[in-house]
Amino acid sequence: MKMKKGKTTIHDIAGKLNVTASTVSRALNDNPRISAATKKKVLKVAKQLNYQPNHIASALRSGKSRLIGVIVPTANRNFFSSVIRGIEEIATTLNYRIVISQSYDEFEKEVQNVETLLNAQVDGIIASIGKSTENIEHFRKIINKGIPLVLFDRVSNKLEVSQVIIDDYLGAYQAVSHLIENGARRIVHFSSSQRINIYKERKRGYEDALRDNGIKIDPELILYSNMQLEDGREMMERVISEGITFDAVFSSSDYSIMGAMQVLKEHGFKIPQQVKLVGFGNEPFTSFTDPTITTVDQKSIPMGKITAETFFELINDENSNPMTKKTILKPELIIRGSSQ
Amino acid sequence: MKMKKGKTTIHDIAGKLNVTASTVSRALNDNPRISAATKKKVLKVAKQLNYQPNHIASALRSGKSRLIGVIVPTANRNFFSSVIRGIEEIATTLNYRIVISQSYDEFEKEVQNVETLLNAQVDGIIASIGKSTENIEHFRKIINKGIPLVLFDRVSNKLEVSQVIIDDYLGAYQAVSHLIENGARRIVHFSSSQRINIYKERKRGYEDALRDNGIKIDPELILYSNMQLEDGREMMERVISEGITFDAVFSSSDYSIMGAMQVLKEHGFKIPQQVKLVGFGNEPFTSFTDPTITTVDQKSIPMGKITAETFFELINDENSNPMTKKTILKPELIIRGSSQ
DNA sequence: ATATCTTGTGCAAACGATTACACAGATTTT
DNA sequence: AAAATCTGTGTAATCGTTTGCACAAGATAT
Repeated sequence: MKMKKGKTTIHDIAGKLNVTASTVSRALNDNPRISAATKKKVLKVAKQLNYQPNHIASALRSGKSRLIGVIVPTANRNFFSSVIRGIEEIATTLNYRIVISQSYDEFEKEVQNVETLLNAQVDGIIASIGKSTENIEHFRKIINKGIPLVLFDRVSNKLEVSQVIIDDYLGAYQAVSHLIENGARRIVHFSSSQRINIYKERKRGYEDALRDNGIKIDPELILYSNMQLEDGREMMERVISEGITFDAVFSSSDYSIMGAMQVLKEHGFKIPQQVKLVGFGNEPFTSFTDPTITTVDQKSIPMGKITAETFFELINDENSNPMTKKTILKPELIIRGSSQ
Repeated sequence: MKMKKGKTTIHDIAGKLNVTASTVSRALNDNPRISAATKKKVLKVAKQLNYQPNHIASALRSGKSRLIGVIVPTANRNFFSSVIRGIEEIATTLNYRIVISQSYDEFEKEVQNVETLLNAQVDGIIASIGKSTENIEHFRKIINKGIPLVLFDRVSNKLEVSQVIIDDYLGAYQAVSHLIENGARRIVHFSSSQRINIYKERKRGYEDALRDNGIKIDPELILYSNMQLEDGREMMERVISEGITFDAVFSSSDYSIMGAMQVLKEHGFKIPQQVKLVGFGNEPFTSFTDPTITTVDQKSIPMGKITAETFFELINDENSNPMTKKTILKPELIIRGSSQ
């Protein structure tokens, strides 16, 4: 067993077969110019020598790293990690790997992540924009380099790129309609920055559902925050202490509806009898609470898969024209205990 | 603005300064043989030309990719994503990037992930072993290649590598002692495969705490499963239907204690009055439930940081001797409503 | 004053794969 | 039967950095 210390390369294979490295390279890449017989031999010897292609060398020469950069606010949320899983499943079958980086919703981090990924020579980037991001020059830089970019969920319409989102408007509309059907009339809405597409759309859905049911929109009932659990608590406390009458809360985030529920319970409100609640996101914990929380499912796995598919369409699109494709998925209202 | 289509390379910098690429390369890498004056000039021109080093080329030549492969069962759990965050924070400051891959607790996936990461030429691997993994040859392969490997949380003592874990025994011991102090005597224990270090240690802690308090260990009270929420439900149903008397449950997982709590509530048990509960992991949802769940915090962020530090010690350890280091962190019992 | 270091830089060969171009022999077209 | 095309493979350059070796000039030691 002579086991040269280095890994086996195409040259080793070539040597064993008395052909050149180029032939081996072509054979391994299934180049049509190589005869079937040669291919078979090459493959056999490659297996025999336990040949592992050196992706780095290939990347350097060909300019393709087979790496996809994925930027998410945090991999820590069920929604994002599910999307990632969806992306990964598609990528793996196409022999691409994904590099995940988190922006933690910080603008600086996001910019730096883009920089790092570009430096790492990724073949393209898939991203969901961070909450605090207003300036989107770093994404424009990706586009200008001619590198495929696909956005999902948190997108920007200032950017002419392919994107995959759910119909946030519809999700909100259905959620609020459901509350109204169950008797709610004074529905508080938790929203966040209207610069962010998802919050803007959800609020629009909320308003239209009210309007279509002949309920006047009361600005007093709409509260803005960062949508974390603690924010939900604070907003609920505020509404209660200000003596505002309400019989339901529709939140654009499961986390803040959770905070609201805690506060409501502390104040002795009966849920759903006195106050009905609906969140957004279908985070797993919404089915662990008491009562369980009605919420809107965002179809995370399909979103991941479609995002990846859209991405690979771009990758395979030779004539690098800025073809953009927008996919809008249908959300699903998951009705649980907090609303009926 | 003549903007050659290609990116700027060290040759471009060299050209501008009438030196060679080697000098530029050395200057950029802060090689002591280069004069301070030259370094300054190089840095200046590099900035001026917006030079971005080509990591791929560097990786090919030097054999160092500055990539760390991280394998976790799922990035989707607070514990793992927090550890990842810890790792990332350290790695970023040292200009390393991390490639995350998930095993989904499937053996095949895990083996394939190792393969893929090695193929991607990562400089080292950080991993937490999947639940179904018994054969650990794929990890041995990493070691045999002389590539640094650090395990955290779910480790294997069949492997002579550096590892970072928490004191699972102590965590369990404290949890069970706490239950006993609060009056529990018949404590059910949810455990899982005893091949996995964490479950074995937690069970040992459970048993010793009972023993030290003069309570006999009743094998009937120890149940084994996969520790998901559904498993917790099933085990709790089984215990109840078999008429076994019990006044507390200590679970090695927050998910299965959640399932147990659901079932107990469905059966009308009062928590914590009739049955006290303690989980393990301090998943965020444990503070969302009603009552909130007492659990053991696993110090995920410090674990991530220490894991990364241990990793970099190995990376910087020239004389590749198989120096292994084992760090054991102290867990923390988080006392909440379900136990007192 | 000669021998020996030190300092700063250049030369050129890697690293391992890909690929434009060339070309010989076989096959088909005209 | 000459010309054109196809098939299968080889040659050699290339991707952008890194790095062992060489070497000139200045500094230090003997």
